[in-house]
Amino acid sequence: MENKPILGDEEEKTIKPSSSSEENHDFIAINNKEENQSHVKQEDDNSKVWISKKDNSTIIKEEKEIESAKAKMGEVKEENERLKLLLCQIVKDYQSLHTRFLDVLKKEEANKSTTTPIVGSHEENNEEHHQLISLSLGRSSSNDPPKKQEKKSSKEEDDDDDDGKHGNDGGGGLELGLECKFEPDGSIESEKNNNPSCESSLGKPEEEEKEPTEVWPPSKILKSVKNGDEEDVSEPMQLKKTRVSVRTRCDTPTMNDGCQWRKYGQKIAKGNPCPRAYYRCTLSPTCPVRKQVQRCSDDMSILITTYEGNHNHPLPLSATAMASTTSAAASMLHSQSSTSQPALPTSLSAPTASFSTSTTHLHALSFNFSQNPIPSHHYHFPNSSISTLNSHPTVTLDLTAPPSPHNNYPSYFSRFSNLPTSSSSSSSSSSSSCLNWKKTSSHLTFGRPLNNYPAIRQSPPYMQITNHQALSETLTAAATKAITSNPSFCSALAAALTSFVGNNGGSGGTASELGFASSSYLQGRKPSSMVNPPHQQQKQGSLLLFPPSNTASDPPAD
DNA sequence: CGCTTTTGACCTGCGC
DNA sequence: GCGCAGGTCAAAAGCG
Repeated sequence: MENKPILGDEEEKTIKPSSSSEENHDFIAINNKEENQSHVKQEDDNSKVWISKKDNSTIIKEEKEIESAKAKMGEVKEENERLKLLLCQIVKDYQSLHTRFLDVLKKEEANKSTTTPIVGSHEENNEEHHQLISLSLGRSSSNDPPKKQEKKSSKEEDDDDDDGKHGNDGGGGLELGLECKFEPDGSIESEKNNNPSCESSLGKPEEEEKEPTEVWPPSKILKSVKNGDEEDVSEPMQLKKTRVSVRTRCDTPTMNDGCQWRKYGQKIAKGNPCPRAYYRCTLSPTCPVRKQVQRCSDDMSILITTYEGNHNHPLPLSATAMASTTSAAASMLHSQSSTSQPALPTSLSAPTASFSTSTTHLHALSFNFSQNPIPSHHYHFPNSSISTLNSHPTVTLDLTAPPSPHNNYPSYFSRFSNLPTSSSSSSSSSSSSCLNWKKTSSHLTFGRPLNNYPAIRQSPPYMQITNHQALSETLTAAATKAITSNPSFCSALAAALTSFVGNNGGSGGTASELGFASSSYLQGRKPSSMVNPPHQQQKQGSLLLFPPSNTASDPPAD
């Protein structure tokens, strides 16, 4: 079904008549068989004699068969129509993306002429990065809707002094919005930032530059985050430190998500005999990102990693996927509170969410990126759930589930299926068990194929697939092999998916566009912890994504 | 020696 | 106000 060729008008026209004539001929042959088995291989003149001997019953049979054939032809025709429609939609979408891409290039050129790049190497590569999604992993943009009232407002006022000290961090430092934007669109979000190179390489580096003396953002920073500043902290969801919980099957104590973490605490959470470990990101001394790692009490093989905050520094390429995953997921919560407001026309930083309930259990996590004039793109993540009942709105990405038995779609993403979990925020068993990519004119869906339309598979960005409609079977096999052989690859793949999402459809997207050239972006202090110590690497599971150029060609299973 | 991990104490938020 | 639980701090220990 998926591999059915999409026929164009001309092809259809040329094929139909021939096929119909062939079928009629076949019917005669069939009748010949029924009439006289010994004359199957007779010449035409002989067959005329057979036809003349036909009785009424055979004629009726023949007519019925013709009718059935016509019906089949009609079905095929309908299928062709649908395929054509799908193709048209894809082409249409491609054209719109291409148009936007050209606009982005123009803007990029304009920005280059007006700004002085600092990180030259990266800026030089920008031309190749058609749509570089900058993960502004720091705070919300000034485009955020006006700040909303919050329960902690009184507390925030008490911390006004801290705002002065940590004003930068207070600017929504822990806001988890996916501030993906087209880098060349500096006018969108980087107007305040005169350093487009930094803007592109990391979320909001100016924040670091503003407060270079600040070391760890202790609780004060969190307070200041809650305080928020007049621009950024505008939503209670953000103020409450949006979290993204990723459930993966991992036998190792922690999964290697590419970042460097330092453990700063451990607690035995109630109801779970497994201790909960608290980690901080050590890639930057000011990075507010923290994560909690805990084993699922029901299934010790499931590792629940909860991310909180956004990186305010460049990320290694291997870490961008997970970072974008969490950001993208959190952006849903971000957008949840702003569903009543239209997406900002000039920015992708405020994707609109497809849910509005306080607690949402989803078969899939949906991301809807809207930007004029491009039709909105709706991203659909299976096995995700959202919970905002507790103080921390949490998006749970469940990457642990086995394939569903009733899944009729062979997919190399079957490992993304759902699984009943003990987590209150996790959805129960879901029919969503297959992760296919489907792209229509207005939707790019991560989930089961809808209807009977063939799912247009798209590759993760690091696979460097540049054609929306084509997916190399080789890569398919490689992905299948990777997933089946390496459970951790599920996480990586999910992360890459989100990177793909962050790339806004990923047309022509490559990992290099999604991530950062790790070494060239690492600035300032580089502690020895930049690289995982050997013992830690041994303990950690492999969640590293494949660098685009060097290792992307190597199947992860290898 | 520098960094990470461990771990008990402390802080904070929340519900009653 | 109190208790509980989650989260964080920081000194000590461990490790390369």
